[in-house]
Amino acid sequence: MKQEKSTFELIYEVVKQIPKGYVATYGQVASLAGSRRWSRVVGYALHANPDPEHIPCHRVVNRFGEVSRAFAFGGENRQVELLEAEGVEFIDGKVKLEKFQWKRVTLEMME
DNA sequence: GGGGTGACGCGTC
DNA sequence: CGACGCGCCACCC
Repeated sequence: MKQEKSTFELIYEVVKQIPKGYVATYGQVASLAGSRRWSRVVGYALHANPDPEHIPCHRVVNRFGEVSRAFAFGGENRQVELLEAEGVEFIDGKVKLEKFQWKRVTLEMME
């Protein structure tokens, strides 16, 4: 029997692919995982986060580059510190998506 | 099976 | 990116 990858699985796969020093938005992950409409599911999937060691949920932010408020597995500020440690710059508590958003910058770099 | 919830996105005001 | 509402999907009880 083929075990179809559940939506969560797909989402986790995408999140794991986020390179260090970059971040992706929920919509970005949802879109790569399948459908942009899964944005909510993405949040839920990360909430479940069965494998935080390989799932850098801290690299996932909303479309404004702002970290989730419900983030509390060590403090909301914790996520910001982790990203800064990877080289991601923040402005007013928000990450510079135009410079650190995964893929978006990658594509521009290849230009 | 039904109902409520949620780490969101987007359109609209 | 101020606030409000709807939609969309998956999970838990």
